[in-house]
Amino acid sequence: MGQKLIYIADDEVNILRIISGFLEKEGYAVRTFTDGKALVEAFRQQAADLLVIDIMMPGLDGYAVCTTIRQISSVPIIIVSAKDTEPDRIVGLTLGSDDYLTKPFSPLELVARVKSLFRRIEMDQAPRDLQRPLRVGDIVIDPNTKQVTCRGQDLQFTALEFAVLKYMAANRRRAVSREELLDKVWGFASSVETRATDDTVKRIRKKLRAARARVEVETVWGFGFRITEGDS
Amino acid sequence: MGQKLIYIADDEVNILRIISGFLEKEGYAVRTFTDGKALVEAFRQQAADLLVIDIMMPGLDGYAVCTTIRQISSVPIIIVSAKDTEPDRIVGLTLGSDDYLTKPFSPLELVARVKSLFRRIEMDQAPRDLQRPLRVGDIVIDPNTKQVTCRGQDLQFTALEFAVLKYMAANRRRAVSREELLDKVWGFASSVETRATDDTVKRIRKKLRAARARVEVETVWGFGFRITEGDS
DNA sequence: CCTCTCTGCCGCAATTCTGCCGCAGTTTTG
DNA sequence: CAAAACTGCGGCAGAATTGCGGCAGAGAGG
Repeated sequence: MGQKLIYIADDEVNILRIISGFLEKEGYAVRTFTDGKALVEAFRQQAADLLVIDIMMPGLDGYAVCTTIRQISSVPIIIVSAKDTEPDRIVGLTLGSDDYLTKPFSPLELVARVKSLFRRIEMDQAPRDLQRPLRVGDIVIDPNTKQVTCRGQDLQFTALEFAVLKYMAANRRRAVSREELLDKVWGFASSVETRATDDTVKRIRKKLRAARARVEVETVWGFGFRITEGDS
Repeated sequence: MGQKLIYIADDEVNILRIISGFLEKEGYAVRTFTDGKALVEAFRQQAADLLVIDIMMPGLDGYAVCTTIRQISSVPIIIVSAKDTEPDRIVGLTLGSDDYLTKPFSPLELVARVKSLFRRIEMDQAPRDLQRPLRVGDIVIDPNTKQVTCRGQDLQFTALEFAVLKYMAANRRRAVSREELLDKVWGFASSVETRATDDTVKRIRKKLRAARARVEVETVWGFGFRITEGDS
């Protein structure tokens, strides 16, 4: 995953400027919003990797934004607020945010917490790559060598094709939606269109077909894909 | 996973008692240590699900514990400390901890942050749990794969047919009116006519018949439909 | 700088889905 | 018994979705 994308919502433009300055200096891509509604709408258009949300905003307040986003995504959320009472913090954390910072806060601390969150997510997802190879039909998906083999023959998958096939294989008992694939394989903030999944699936199918593998990627019409042990 | 195990290290016994009390009340299993070395050794014996570590401790201090643990595990770590300066916080977070709380802190906030961390980990790695398939007669309606199977054979239902059949199966004990179907399956804002339900039911019947399934969609005259285990 | 691979996007054709129509058959009502 | 209301069914066509070849920008490597 390339550059991480962070959305910030705060009605104080000064704060926005300071924070985004620090975050950009760390190499993150930043988009700012002055109210919650704008952030949510932008998120629906393009998901971000992390959100920084102020509690007190005109229109949708931070709590509402948090709740709304949580219904559609597991993106990490940091709430910042001038309200520094225990109940406030607890409510914020309980609603689904990952951190709660009190204004005035040090921009460097925010940066540290952002990094900490990204590190946590990476650590959570890394161990799965060391698992034993997955088998579907007559193909073997080996996370260690990052190779897909069919009856011993290497199928020359690219990194992306491998990741998609692995995700589908790991979830072979259910259909996965295009959005889920984008979320879990491309990463939260891929700016790509939904059809990008079709492209990769297209290429996966082509290679599976060429190898005459007893594995198919079925289309679930209007939803996504499902991997099955084909009959050919 | 069953009960989560939390290790706490702090040289103040009062703190240990208070924190562990709150955490146990939340259903966590807790083990306490009065110095860092003991915690690390216990962790080597049996890994915990989360660590709460004080910075200032005799022997191994919190920073050292954090660094040591991080070399062997990605377990979530919350650092608590009486040192409340910006550099302290940043160092703590940078060394690999997931959170940094300043003493004196509210036990309830600690609990909220513990829960928040566990929630984050679950969101990151829970590949989504499977739903229980519905069985009616000799057919299986699997919401995970979005397939309807009859004695193992896939019946190739479309998304709409699937949704209608699933709804009727979920309410198999009573008849379902056309209006209810439109409301719950099509969605309240649908501008379609009532007869659209008949169309979909028509197609469902056709497929059930073709598969010789022991399931029928009965008509409730002047009202709607009901699913039954047929006698054929 | 050049080359090669990867991967997202475009556009078109093919496929699939689904609401609607009309008619015939069935049930209810008067 | 006749009329009205309702349902089953085949067929149709618009709309949405998907498959696929081709293309080009980005990035890696030499």
